[in-house]
Formats: sequence, structure tokens, C-alpha cells
Amino acid sequence: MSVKDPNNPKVTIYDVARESGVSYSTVSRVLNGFEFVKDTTREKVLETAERLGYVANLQARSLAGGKSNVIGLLVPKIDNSYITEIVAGIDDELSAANLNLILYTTHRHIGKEQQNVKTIMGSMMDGLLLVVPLATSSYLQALRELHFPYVLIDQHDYAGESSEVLATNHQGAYEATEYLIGLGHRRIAFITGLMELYSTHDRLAGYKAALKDHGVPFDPQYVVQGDFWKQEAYHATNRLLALDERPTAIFAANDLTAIGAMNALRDHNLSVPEDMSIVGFDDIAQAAYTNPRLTTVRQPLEQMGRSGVNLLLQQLHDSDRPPQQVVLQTEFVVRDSCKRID
Amino acid sequence: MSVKDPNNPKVTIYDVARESGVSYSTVSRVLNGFEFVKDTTREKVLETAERLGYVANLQARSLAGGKSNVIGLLVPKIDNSYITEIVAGIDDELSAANLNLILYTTHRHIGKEQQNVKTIMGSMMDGLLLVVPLATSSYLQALRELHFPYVLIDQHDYAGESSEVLATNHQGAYEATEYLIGLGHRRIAFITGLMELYSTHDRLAGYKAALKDHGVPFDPQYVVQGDFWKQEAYHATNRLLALDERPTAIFAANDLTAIGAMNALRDHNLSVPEDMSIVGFDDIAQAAYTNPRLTTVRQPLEQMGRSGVNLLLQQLHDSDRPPQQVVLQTEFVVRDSCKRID
DNA sequence: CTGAAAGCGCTTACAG
DNA sequence: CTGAAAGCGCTTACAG
Repeated sequence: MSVKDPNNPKVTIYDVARESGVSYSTVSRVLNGFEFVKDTTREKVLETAERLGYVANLQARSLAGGKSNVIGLLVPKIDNSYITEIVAGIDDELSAANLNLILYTTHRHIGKEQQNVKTIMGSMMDGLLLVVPLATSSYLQALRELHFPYVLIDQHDYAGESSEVLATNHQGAYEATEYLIGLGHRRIAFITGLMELYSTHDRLAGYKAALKDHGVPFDPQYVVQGDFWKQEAYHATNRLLALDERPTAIFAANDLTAIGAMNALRDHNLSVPEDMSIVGFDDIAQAAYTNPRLTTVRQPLEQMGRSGVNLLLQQLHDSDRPPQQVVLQTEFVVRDSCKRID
Repeated sequence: MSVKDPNNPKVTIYDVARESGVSYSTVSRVLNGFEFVKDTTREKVLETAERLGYVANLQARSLAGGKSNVIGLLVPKIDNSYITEIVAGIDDELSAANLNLILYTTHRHIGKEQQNVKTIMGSMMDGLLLVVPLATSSYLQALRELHFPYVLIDQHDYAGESSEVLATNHQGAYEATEYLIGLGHRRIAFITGLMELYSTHDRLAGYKAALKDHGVPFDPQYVVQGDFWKQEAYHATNRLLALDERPTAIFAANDLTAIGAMNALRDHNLSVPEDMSIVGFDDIAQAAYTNPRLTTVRQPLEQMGRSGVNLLLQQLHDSDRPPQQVVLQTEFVVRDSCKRID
């Protein structure tokens, strides 16, 4: 009876089988928690697996048709806390569920996004989490045909056939706009986000709805296009400042956009909130540290990640589960970047 | 000759072999870039692989003894930009090299860290990147015996047998302390980081060296223990403020520590830099947004991630390569959190 | 409740 | 230059 080195990770089920005097099939069964195994057998196997330091080989397991216990996570890029907070929530929840995470970054490149999804379909992951994907329409259908479990995070499938987690973008934008109106602003600009993302459209709609409900006429010149990034926001703000009738307030599609706008204002020697009121969206960590501190609409980012995992887990347990939509509540956070005007 | 659906990801080398009229062994060879394949054969195979939309099954490949093309990444937790900047660099470089990344978070739990490393050794990853690991001594030996390629990022192997990427912590701390001394400070406190991390010791040594070189006597009461987090820093700062002779400046082991210290000072109605000068370390994104903006020692975090990948790549190509150490330059960044005193 | 067999998709000697 | 065979570590019907 050879005692293997407990530190040698190359212990297989054959080793465990030999040591515990059962067949490797039985070992596999107890390791997978099958019910029809004699208790004494189970204990013996578990004990020797532990003693030998057995660690399952995930590749082999998944190849053989079992679960791989690995989930693919597709994100644009690990470069701002909007993403990292969502990823933190996902990671937490996944590791609590004993699932591994393999990360794919698209670098906001649609071709790469499609390539990655294809790779993921081809490999043997148990499921896929897509954070603000850009080109969903090109692969959602294929994913579904394969019965490949997936969840959209902060993105919407207009076909209505995908599980997704969203925030109350419309309401958040509505409240932000309403707040500005309540402060006396009438010329309120909106810098949009990326047009590929649902949240952009939903926030724009909320903005328009608030204007309408409060009798402020919608003026298309005050809606300028951004892409959720500082740089574009900077340019968009410059365009706004070149208008004959400048806005008195800017509602930015997200916090990074708000920061970019603040940079542009500073370069024009305009100060916030004296010369321009600003509201953001997201409440990323930086928002509490801008100067002045940014008034914004908080999204429960980490929770969005967690909810995404939970939706996925449900699909993993029941692959015929109809798609579900989880909508998380935003919260308006008043800080110092807005001022009442008369 | 059945044409398969190009969108069906379940295309295997058998399909490619059948379609192109060669054996699956040959297909495998061309897919792996072997040299002894007739050019026409290679082209034919490549063309049909492309046409059928073949995607390699990584699990199978690695099981069969080939490379898995996946690298394990072990991090404490995705919860602050020190980590996420390093991860961003790693992710970038890895995807440029066509390598997949599987993420393991330890939640700063030593048992979990050891468990994860064990799992990684057992599974078939090609290599492992460890970012500020806490319990290296317990598994480095095993990793080496398995010839498992790994690189330490911002952590040191005292045995000198590991490849690692570090920053000039000593020098950075020296410069920070010297700067404070140059501003007239003599009672300079140091809030340490986690004692398990090399950087803590290296920075402490730099701090002491600067004091010594400038004839400022070292006073142990001014060294208080932190753990790189705001909360501990808050308490450490309170201890400092309870001293009979309060320090006039605090050198914090990292920016989060500096922020925690600023919070404590604010709660004592003390202002920075009027009542207390503060220097941080890292220059995470937040550092430019504190109020006042934080003077700090910049670490090239993203570059540290990139260098880690490069070291790993070298080992992947030549597993007998002796361990290498890469030391990246820090940079002192003066902002507004320090004041000259007389 | 348990064993023997087939097979997941691939790589790699071994022959030729 | 290329094919047939064995095997990576595991799961899952199929028998019993």
C-alpha cells in the first residue's frame, strides 16, 4: 500500500480508488455526490481522497461531459471602477458557489467580442456572463440554440429572450433631471453614452420624460453624443459651450462623462456649480472625490454583478427556465455639484 | 461532403480531417504549427478549419498533454485600484499573447490562498501569476518541484528562487521621507502595511535610512502598524494623535492608508497639510482626487502586471530559465498634502 | 449499491 | 510527410 506524497497534486481518481479498494467509477460517484453509494464506502473514499490530497482535474471532468465549474466572464476592459465593482460582485458570488471564473476582455472591439463568445461556446464552460456587451444580436441566437446558459448585465436583449440584470435607468435619469428642474434650471443638457448600450437610451428617455412632465420644452441641441468616457465628454462639453444659448446644467450619462465635462469647464475657467450644475450617473468611487463632489445617480454595481451570477446559477440548475429580468433600484445621491438658479 | 453549419461551435478536428481528406493527426499537426507538413496539406487544412469555424477545445488539448493556454491569476480581492491596475496590465499582456486568464481570489485568507494554489497545480494551467500573495513559503517549494512556471508580483521570495517583479520601495520611501525632512519635519510617523508583504519591510527600511542619513533620530513610537487598508490606518492615526508629542507628518505605507489617516484627522478637526503633512504610496487613481490632493510615491502598477506576464512568458518558453527579478522604478509625485514647517 | 466499458477532443510517440 | 494507436483524467450509461 504505497502512500503517495500528500503534496503531489497529480493524484487521480485511480489512486484514490486503489487506496480505498473500490473501483474508480465508485470514486467518481462519491466525488460527484451521487446518492446510491453505501455510507461506509463514501466515507472511506472521501477520507482517502482527503488524505492523498486529491484535487479534481477540471479539464478532464468537463471533457467527459460533466460540469466544468467554470464560468466565462466577458467584459469590455478592466479599466474603470464601474467595471471592477461589477466584477467584484461577480467574483464574490461565484467563489461562494465554488465556481471558477475565466476572464475575457473585448477591449471594446466588436470583432473581439464576437470571437470571444465563439471561443467560449466552443470550450466547455458551464455558462457565460456578459457585462455591457456591444454586439449581442450577432450571437445571442447561437447561444440559445446551444442551450448555453448566459446572462446579460446592464444590457438589454430587445428580443426579450435573455436573462438580464438592469438598473432603473429611466427612473434614475428622471429623478436627476427633475432635481435640476426643481433647482430652477430650464436649459439642461444631456451628454449621452454609447448608443449600443440600452442604458443610454433608457436614460435619454427618462431625461425627456422629466422635461415633458414639468413643461420644459425638449431642445435637441442640448443632447450631445458621448461614449461614457472622459475624452468624448470633454469634446461634447465644448460643443455645448459653443452654443449661443449655453445650458445652465449638464446631466451626464455616467460619472466619467461628468468628470470629462468638469475638465472641459475648468479649461474654460468655468466653475461648478457656480457657472454650471452637473449630475452624473453610477456613483463610482471617484464621484465622492471630485471637486466639488459629484451629485449623481447611484447604481448598485456590485449587486448587479451578484444578481447576474444568481440568474446564471438558476439557469445552471434548470436549463429550461424562461429568461428572467432583474431590475435593481438606483438611488439619487445629492452632493455639491449643483446649484439653484433663478 | 456535408457542409456543417459555420456557426456550430462543436466542430472537432475529426470534422476538419474528414472535410479536408487527411487524418486527424495531420490536422492536429497543422493546428499546432508543426513544421513537417506539406504546404498544400497545411493550406487545405487551415482553409477548411476556417470555413467550418473550428475552435480548439482547450480542455481536451490540455488534457492530452499540450498547452492549455490558460494562466492562473491569484489576487487578494478585486476591491481597489492598486489591484485592478495590476490586473489590467496582466490582462492586456496576456490577451496580446493569446493566453486565457482564470482568476482566483483569496479574499486575503491564507487558507484559501493555499487551497487555490493547490487547485491550480492540480489543474492544467500553463502558469501562475501571484499578486501580493501572503503565504508563499508554504507552496513555492512544491511549485518548483513540479516545474510549474510562476511569477511573484510585488512580493519577494527570501529564498531567492522565484521570478518576481518589484518596485523600488526602499528608494521611494527614502525619497518621501527625505522630502518631508527637507520641509522641516523631524517628527515623522510611518504607518506600516501588512507585515506579510515585502514592500512593507522595504519601505520601512527606506524610511529609516532617510532619517539616519539626515541625522533625524529614529523614534519607534512613531512607527505604528497598519495593513494597507483605511480602517486600520484610521485607528493607527488615532494612536499617533494620542501621543504626547504628536508627529507633524505621516508617511503612509500606501494611498489607502493615507486616506484612512486623512479621515481620522478630519474627525479630530485637524486639517491637511496645515496641521499634518501626509505622503502616500502607489498613486492610485483616487490619490489625485483627495482633498487636498495627495503627495505620493507612484508605482507603475500596470507595468508591474505587464512585466509579470513577460517573465512568465519567458519561463513558458524555457522552463529551465533561472529565476529573474525585475525592479521597476517608482516616482515621487508632489501634490498638495504636505507643508513646510519651521 | 458497484464494476467494466466507452467516450469526451485532443496530442504525441511510433511506424512507415 | 502522414496515419493508426494509445492515453490524458474523468463521467455516464449499461449491466449486474
